[in-house]
Amino acid sequence: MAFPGGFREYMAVKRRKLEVQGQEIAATGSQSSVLTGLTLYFNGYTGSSDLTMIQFKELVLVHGALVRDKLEPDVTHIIATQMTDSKMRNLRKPVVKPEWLLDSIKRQNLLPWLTYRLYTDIAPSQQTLGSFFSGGTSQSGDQPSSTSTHGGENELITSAEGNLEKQILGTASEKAQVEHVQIEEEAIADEGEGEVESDESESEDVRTRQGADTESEWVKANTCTAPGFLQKFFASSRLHHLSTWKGELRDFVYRQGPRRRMNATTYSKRIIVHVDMDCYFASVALRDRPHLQSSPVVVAHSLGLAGRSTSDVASCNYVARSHGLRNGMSLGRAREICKDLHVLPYEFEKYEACTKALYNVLLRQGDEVEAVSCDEAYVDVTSSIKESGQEIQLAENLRREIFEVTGGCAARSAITCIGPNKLLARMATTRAKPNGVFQVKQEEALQFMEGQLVRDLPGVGWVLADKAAKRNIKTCKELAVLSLPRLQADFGPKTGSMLYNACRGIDMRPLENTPRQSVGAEVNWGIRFTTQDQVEQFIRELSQEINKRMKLASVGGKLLTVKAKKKRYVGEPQKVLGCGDCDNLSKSWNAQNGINSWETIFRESYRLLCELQIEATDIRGVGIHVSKLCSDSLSLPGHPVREQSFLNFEGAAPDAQERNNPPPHKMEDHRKTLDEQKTTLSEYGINPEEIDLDVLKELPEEIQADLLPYLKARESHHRPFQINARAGCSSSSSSISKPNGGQQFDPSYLLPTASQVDPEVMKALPDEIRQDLEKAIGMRRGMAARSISGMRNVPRRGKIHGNKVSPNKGQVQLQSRRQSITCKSIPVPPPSPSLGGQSDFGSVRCMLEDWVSTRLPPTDDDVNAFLRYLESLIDEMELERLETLLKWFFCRVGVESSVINSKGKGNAEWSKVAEMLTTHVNEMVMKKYGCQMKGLGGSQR
DNA sequence: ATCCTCCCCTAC
DNA sequence: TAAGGTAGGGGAGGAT
Ligand SMILES: Nc1ccn([C@H]2C[C@H](O)[C@@H](COP(=O)(O)OP(=O)(O)OP(=O)(O)O)O2)c(=O)n1
Ligand SMILES: [Mg+2]
Ligand SMILES: [Mg+2]
Repeated sequence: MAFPGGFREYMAVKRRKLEVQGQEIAATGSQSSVLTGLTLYFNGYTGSSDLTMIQFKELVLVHGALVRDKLEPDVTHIIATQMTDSKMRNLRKPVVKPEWLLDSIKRQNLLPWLTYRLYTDIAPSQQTLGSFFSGGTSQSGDQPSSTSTHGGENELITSAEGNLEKQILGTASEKAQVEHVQIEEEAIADEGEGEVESDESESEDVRTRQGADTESEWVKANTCTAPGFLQKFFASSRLHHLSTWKGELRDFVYRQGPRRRMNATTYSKRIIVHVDMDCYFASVALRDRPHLQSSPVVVAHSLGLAGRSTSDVASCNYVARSHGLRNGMSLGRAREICKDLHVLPYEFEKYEACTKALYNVLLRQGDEVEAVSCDEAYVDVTSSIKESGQEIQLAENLRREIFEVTGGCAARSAITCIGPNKLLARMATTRAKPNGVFQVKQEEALQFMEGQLVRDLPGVGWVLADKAAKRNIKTCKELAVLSLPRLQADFGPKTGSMLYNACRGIDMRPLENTPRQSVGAEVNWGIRFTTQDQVEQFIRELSQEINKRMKLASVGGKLLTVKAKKKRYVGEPQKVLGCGDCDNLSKSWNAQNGINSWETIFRESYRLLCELQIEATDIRGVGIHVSKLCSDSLSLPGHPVREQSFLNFEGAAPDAQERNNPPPHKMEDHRKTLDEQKTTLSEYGINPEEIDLDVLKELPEEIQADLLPYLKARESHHRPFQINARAGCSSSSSSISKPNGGQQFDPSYLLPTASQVDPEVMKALPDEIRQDLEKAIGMRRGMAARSISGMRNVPRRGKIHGNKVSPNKGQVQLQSRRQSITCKSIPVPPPSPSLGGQSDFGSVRCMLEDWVSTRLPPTDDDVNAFLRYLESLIDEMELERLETLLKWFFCRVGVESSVINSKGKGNAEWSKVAEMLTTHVNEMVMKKYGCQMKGLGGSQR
């Protein structure tokens, strides 16, 4: 088989498309979702005078059901008015009268199909719902499958009818949606029975799959060496989707610019709303499967019925959470905890549509928006609140509007929290869930924070929480006892400052709205190489992927970084095809001339990876990142970095134009990195640290627009939660110049000087905090920072508390991180450009000098090598060297020609070479840069 | 001091 | 069986 599983994949995609179409039809016209989750096949239904077959199909479609033209594996029910016994037995699906659907639609309530069975006398002893439910097959007369570990579910037969109905339909819809798993189960059931004849529904899917159903075959088809792996992986990866969406949202919000011209607002007057959808993926799933609302539900790949599944739970609803389930948990564990769990498939298109709707509301309502994720954002609503007391009302309106635009159900889960800063709004979220609003006012902040766990602070994960716990600190109250210098000594200046402020409810960070600074792609699943060639090929594909993403974002870059994971265990990790416990290595390369082709990315990435010296068989993850970004040279000069989002939002903000057409004096910057662009401020004779806002206001509009990004960058850079100078921007002393009269800001002490603090803010702070602050400000210079830990993180010792990558029990610790000297090494390709293994330009010239000096006719191989070298010079934009070399070559050949001329031979050969080189170089330069080399055309012909 | 490289951590 | 991606803040230690 040329492409194992290829047909299956093709069919799955095709079916999914059909399904989407069906749902779109259902979404138009008068409709309901009462039949959602059903996938129907009409067979033996003859229609009637008042309702033709076609009309009937349309009817059920607009009420949420899916209709198949063939008895495909995902069909949940067959609709028929007549059918022979034997046929019905072979169909192996519930056969139900059309009245079931009509009545259900009429009552707007999905009735139990059991009472509408076509014949009630068929194999009555086996016609049990229990077997239907737990057997992993849709056949009515089935025995519970041996794969079912949940025999207890048969008890459902005795449940109340309504509940039972929900369970059944839930199961049906699981099967309907997770196509390949559905097929898998049918295959298992077939083996167990060894009986039933195939009809058309036993499609090629099953046969194809069965043919490839050895364990190694599956693994082979799903590791990185399989054709199409990257595409398939990214298309299926929830985390990839999450990251991609976030990037697009950020970019979109950035392009919108501030929604409203704000009156300068002071910190203490801000009203920040944090909006976060309740169990997002699960909510969207439940919106279209209302009958499952009160059942425990998770979204995951795979049904996890076979064994202890290592598939991740992306999102679980609150019913499931009450059983102890959590996002990110393995499905196997989830199923152990919660026996009657409903597993629903990912529906990325739906999440995307929902997100779009959500953000349209937020962007319309907010003064400013910071995109956090596809289901979450900070919204500054300060200007919407005219007087205090309106906050809750505003939040409820926001919630209602989100509810409406997201199609009802997903929005039922909007959580809105109000606080004077991001931290408090974010912390309040937990109190607002599920489905509510919660407000924390400034004066309540300290008390509110006191009761919080350090672990629950945003920015505190397992590692930090553990570090704090080692000092016997678990709550914010306990954390607040430690002095700022103490925290900074223990956790570093920024982190210490963040902790100091966060546990007091202080967070001065503005809403972030900046363009991206790096582009990357990585894969840490399914990575199993056997040969170095496979590694090379994979890097080639990943490089093309990076190139694609850079083009999409219209950026170039100058720093290339390769990341790799090297396994630290023997055998296989717990997570199927996962990376397991690894050493993480990285190496980067500075491209002076920018990175401008996927070949460059590939060549250098591969070289870097080789330099990391990991055996192909030990690699468990690979990533490529490009940073030090600059605007794409292909895009308009001065064009801001932007992405071609495929999220289409409503009309652009009024000032979007302004951002996309920067004033002409910035045009020449387009090749500079974002960082370097800072230096261009000197064009205005302004030190970026010393922009006075009052002065700024007086500047011409376009210059203001230009300065804005620098201000933003300055505001948000390196200021974790701490009070910063921005607080004073609207007050009379509105200069944001550096403290200490232009002296260097001491980065070890992130507390502001007294003069930096907005007096208004100081006043607004609770007494304790204010005193604490004043004290800290007063003594900031005298503090000697002594570290408790005092040492650098020892690389990879002991367990890291990530949820993701956990070490395997009983795995043997291998050798240390970097390759030991004695080990056999991975061959490292020479850096490009190189000739005969030499990459140093001087060496290359010497070599060429020798070559030309031989006076022998040049061999094809040598000429080709030389040409390839010139080509790589072009690729790397080493145009000066290219010119130097060519000029030298012509000069040299000319000399040799005259010398050799007298001997008769050689001249023609070298001249031909020179001519050929000229042609090719010109061609390549033209192709890459769209113009000819200066002074090259003239030297020939 | 500040920059650079190679990490680690966090969040969704 | 299953899809553990990514951007960005930040720290340690060496080079400058
Ligand atoms: N480990 C995780 C965490 C989240 N997500 C996805 C699924 C979530 O639905 C979505 C949003 O993440 P949230 O942290 O907001 O979680 P939920 O929205 O699911 O739940 P909550 O109600 O706590 O916000 O991101 C994921 O795939 N894996
Ligand atoms: Mg959420
Ligand atoms: Mg969220």
